[in-house]
Amino acid sequence: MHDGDQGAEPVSRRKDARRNKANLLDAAAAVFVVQGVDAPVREIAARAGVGVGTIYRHFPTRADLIVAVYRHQVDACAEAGPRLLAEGPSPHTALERWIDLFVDFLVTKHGLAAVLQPDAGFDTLHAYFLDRLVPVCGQLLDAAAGAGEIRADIEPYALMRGVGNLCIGADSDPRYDARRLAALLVAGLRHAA
Amino acid sequence: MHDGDQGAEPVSRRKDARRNKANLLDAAAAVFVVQGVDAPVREIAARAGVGVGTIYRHFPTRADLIVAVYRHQVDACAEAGPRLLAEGPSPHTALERWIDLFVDFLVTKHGLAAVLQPDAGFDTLHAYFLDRLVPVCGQLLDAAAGAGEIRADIEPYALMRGVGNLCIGADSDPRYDARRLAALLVAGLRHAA
Amino acid sequence: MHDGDQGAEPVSRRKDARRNKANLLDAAAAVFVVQGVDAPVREIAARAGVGVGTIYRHFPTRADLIVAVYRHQVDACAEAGPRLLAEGPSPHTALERWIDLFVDFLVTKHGLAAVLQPDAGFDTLHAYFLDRLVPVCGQLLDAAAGAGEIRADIEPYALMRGVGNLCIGADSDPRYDARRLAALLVAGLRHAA
Amino acid sequence: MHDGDQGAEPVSRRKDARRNKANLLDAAAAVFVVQGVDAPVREIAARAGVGVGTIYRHFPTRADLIVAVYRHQVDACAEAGPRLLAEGPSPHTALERWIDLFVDFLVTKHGLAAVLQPDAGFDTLHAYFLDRLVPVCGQLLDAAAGAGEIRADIEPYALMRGVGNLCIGADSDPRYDARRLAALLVAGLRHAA
DNA sequence: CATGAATGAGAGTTCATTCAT
DNA sequence: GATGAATGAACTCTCATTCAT
Repeated sequence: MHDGDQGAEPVSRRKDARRNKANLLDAAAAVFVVQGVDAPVREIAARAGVGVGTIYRHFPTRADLIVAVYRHQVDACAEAGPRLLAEGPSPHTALERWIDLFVDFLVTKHGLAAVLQPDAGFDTLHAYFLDRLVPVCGQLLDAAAGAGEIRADIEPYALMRGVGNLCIGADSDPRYDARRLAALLVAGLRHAA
Repeated sequence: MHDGDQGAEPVSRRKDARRNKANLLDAAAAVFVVQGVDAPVREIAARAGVGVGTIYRHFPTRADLIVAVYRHQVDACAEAGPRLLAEGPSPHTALERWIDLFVDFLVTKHGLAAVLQPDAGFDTLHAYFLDRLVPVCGQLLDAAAGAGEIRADIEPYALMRGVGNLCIGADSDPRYDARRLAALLVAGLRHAA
Repeated sequence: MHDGDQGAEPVSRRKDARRNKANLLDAAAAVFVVQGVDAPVREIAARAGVGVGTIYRHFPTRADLIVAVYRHQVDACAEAGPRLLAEGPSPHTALERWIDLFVDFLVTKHGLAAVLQPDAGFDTLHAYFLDRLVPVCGQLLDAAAGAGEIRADIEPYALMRGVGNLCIGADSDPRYDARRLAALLVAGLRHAA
Repeated sequence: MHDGDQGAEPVSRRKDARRNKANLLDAAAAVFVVQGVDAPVREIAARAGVGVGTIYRHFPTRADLIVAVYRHQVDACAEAGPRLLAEGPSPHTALERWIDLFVDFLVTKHGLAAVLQPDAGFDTLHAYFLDRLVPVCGQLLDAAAGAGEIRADIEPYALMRGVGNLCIGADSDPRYDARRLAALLVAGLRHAA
């Protein structure tokens, strides 16, 4: 879960460095849960028992850190798309389930949804989400549209952002159930009877 | 708390005080349009030609100010509910139109949607929206449900927040159409075919 | 000595504010003497017994602060030019004496000379010096050239910068006498025998 | 102090070590040209393809590094003194030419002049310049004074520092010609007519 | 010997909020 | 009542220097 290195990046030769990176990711994850992804850099550094410089070395941008922390989960979500499609019973069902997964991910990460906005200063993060998930979402939408289950005029990007938005502030408010609303949104894609 | 200029507040007997308040509201509205509702207090004070202290006197909380600025529009939105219900061909249509109104309101006010969250430190604002709009929304939902057009298991509060969330960041991103997504959400309320 | 307000700026109505600005200038002057004009903002604030914000309010830029602190002395130097010209036995003598004045000013202000450079991030300061002193220097040079005492091909700006440079680090080194060197520079302007 | 690679230092017996050092000097020279002699250590290390630790090993102090980089040129300058004196036509002409050489050296090395100050934290550098050049300058001054061309009361150290100062910030400002001013300074040494 | 990860002091800057006048 | 000066916590980011590997 915690290497966080993208692609073929040379893994550090130093044991402590590697441990540190893992440390960092753990600490950041922990702090993010409590304080949200806007938590002060120092907080995370303190929690990880490292200096702030170390964080900046590994993750020049806050977005880089967030991406690293949640990367595996985003990837898992991306990979789930084709699988759900294969499992059936229908593309629309697959879409429903996949959106559920996405919502779960966002809601359990305190404040993550809020920084998914473009121009919120988290470009790397935004880009990563888009790169990974929009194609998958598009695939699911195409399949469902191709099967005649849903209307064909919705862009995956728009849907992702809509669902993302629905997840903002979804923790900590028992009267608000983001998963439910996301499901309604997906239901709304069906052709009118 | 802090009276918030809500309900039957004794209007100031002094002319200049009233003028000042109006000034303030105009200025705030103008600044909100450009900078969003998070604009620095000083900006608004400067625009109104008053000191920051004056703002704090009239509106102890930023939420109080926002409420005051948009009160008329919220009220108009609230009042539109029954009227649309009376007019429309059907309750569901009325609901669609009303949601449209609400979305328009939120989207045209830069950043307003984002501060509708509970626990965002804008409690007065949140409370006001709830007080005014949730009952109206509930009325529309009940009517539509009573007419057998939609499912009966959605709470007005949840729907309002969902729509509100969908409007976050809706300006400034041409690929994202909040009104469209809100419409899908409402469509999703219909009974499955 | 210490109002530091340029032109017809409305002097603060509040007593404490005025006192504060004076305070600030005194404190800054004191700190500048010890630490040089690059002293940390916090240092100055502490010395003045105010918060850092107060400094930023009054002097958005460090250069603004420096200008304010030394303004009277620059002005005095500027005003001395014509007077010396009127007094002196000859324009060249006036020039010598004036340069002396300038050198004294720079040398007694720890580190001031160094930030006179263009592109050192002290544009306001640089501009102020130029605006005030270059014309005066030009007047003296012209007079001396007109009297046939010196060569006519030296720009006042170049001379000012040269003298300014000569003053860098002139305090704290007993083996280096900036005044002397500046005098040599001026002597070098004379026509070769 | 720290040996600084000065004088008769035992040249490393190991080929790779020597190559490394040469590497370092090349890299530092290249970086100095672009970023000036205050360039971040990391920059130089990266350019040389070594770790920062290696730099610190070879050159404990930044001044040590600068000295090493420019040593040959300083030496060349030192050696030029006697030669120019021998070439004639007069000691004062030799002095002029030699100062020209020195100015050229300083000006073409971005930011070098500024760190020549004593107490700028570049003691090694300052010492090296003094050791090498002050005697040469003294020789030229003595010769010119002996020939009755110039006044006899100027210390070589003072002259060197003056010229050095004149060179500060001389690149990047077309209105300022350090060589010219240095020439004026030297001209000023002549006996008054 | 070389490496480069880690450190952490330190500087700048912003703005909500208070309170003397 | 109105004003706006003052406050200072809070945050980001940089880089010289050390030292484990």
